[in-house]
Amino acid sequence: MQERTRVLLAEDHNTVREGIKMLVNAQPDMQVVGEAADGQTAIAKTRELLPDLLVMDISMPELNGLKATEKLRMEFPNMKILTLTRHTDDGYLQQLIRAGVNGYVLKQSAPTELITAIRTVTAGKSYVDSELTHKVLGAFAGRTAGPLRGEGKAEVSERENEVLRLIAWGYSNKEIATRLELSVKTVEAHKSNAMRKLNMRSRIDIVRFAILQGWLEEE
Amino acid sequence: MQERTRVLLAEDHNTVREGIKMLVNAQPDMQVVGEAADGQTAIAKTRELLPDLLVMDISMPELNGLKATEKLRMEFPNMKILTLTRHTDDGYLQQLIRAGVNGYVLKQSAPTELITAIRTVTAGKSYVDSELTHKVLGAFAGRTAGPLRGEGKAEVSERENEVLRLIAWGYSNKEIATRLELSVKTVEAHKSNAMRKLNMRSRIDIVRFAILQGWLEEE
DNA sequence: TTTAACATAAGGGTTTTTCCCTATAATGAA
DNA sequence: TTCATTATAGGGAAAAACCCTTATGTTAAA
Repeated sequence: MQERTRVLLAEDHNTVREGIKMLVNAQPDMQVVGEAADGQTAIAKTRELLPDLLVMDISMPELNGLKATEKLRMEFPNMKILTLTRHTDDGYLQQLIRAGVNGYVLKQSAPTELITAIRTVTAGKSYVDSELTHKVLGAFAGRTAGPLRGEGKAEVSERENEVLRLIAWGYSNKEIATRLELSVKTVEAHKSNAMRKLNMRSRIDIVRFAILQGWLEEE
Repeated sequence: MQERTRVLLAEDHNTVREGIKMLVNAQPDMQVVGEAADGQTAIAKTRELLPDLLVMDISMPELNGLKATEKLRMEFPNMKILTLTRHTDDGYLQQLIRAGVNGYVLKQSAPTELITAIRTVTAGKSYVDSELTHKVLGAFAGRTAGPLRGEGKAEVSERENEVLRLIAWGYSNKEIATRLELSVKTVEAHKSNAMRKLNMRSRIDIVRFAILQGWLEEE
């Protein structure tokens, strides 16, 4: 008889968490062994419980899912990480894949989607929500020399990050230039370089990215 | 012997909440009788515990402090509400005062500030963090025919709200115009009217306002 | 050491935004 | 009915942002 897959559930929304827990525990081959309501707790519980798989919401207080993933991936290379999100943006997906998640499930998908994802990922494969597979395939088929997909080199520099953050906060290029003591032209350059790297097209993408990063919470 | 002031503490940050709890419980004339980590729970606990005073963080998951205040003010006109925040913006303050809070304390202030605030508010007076009193006085002394301070009539219309929200999300005027099927000129008009009403000067103000409104969380 | 990436900066040209007015039709309150 | 507000939209000028290209000194990697 096989062992049940031990699942740690990190999700800040209590009702959602309860729902997933019941769903998972209703399966014969998996069980929720721990819960966390924020990224920091997720890390602590992972160290304590060493689960087989972590189901994690991307947007959580304390430490968002992306950052938590980055930390955990280093420390626990064998643990599977499945991210839950509401965003269908491919920029997110790319970031998460780079950070080393094993799967990506949309909150708005059917509950069976998550269960399937857990089984797939446990079996050692990657899983992308069926709603998004076409995007992944599109990206694969499309640009053969696109900006991303190089070797994972599409990291934004610190300066670029700083500029993006300020843009998300609504500062104008001029204000950013003053604040960082740069010329407006330089700010523009950082901005467009960062946007190119992250495959962003407009300010909305920057705002969404910022939210994902947890930048727009408190100062 | 007087009764202790019964305090309900709503703050999503666990460490902060613990700190405040210890501080309050260390006072002879007050005690924490309940805690909540989000706005929804704050409302539920208020109904359950009927505290004398609610100390509430403005930015909380589920239901932000401003909205929670609006709900609670209707239901419990006698309960005192003290808001905790990190923002020194006077736009926030105005909104909260309109929503009916009794006091406004900055997180970055000394712990004694909060204790003083609790005592002041319990005594039936209003309290504004000493860091901000000059702003309040300034507003009082200044513009005698300013846009706000009318009779509380500075409400933004729904259309204006819609436009503000989209701006905070990073949409350009043009994109908003397309999306709402308006001319760019109309969008501009709504935007500037709303900004005038809310006393905003730049896009940063819009973003901060949006965060306060809880607009920029998920989708 | 050559190469690559980064931070910095600027020029030129196009598009967008912003600011300040004006204007009209609809609605609702005084 | 008059007055205020709202939603709508245009004109025109100035400012800001955007796009594309080029360039230099620095640092880190091959």
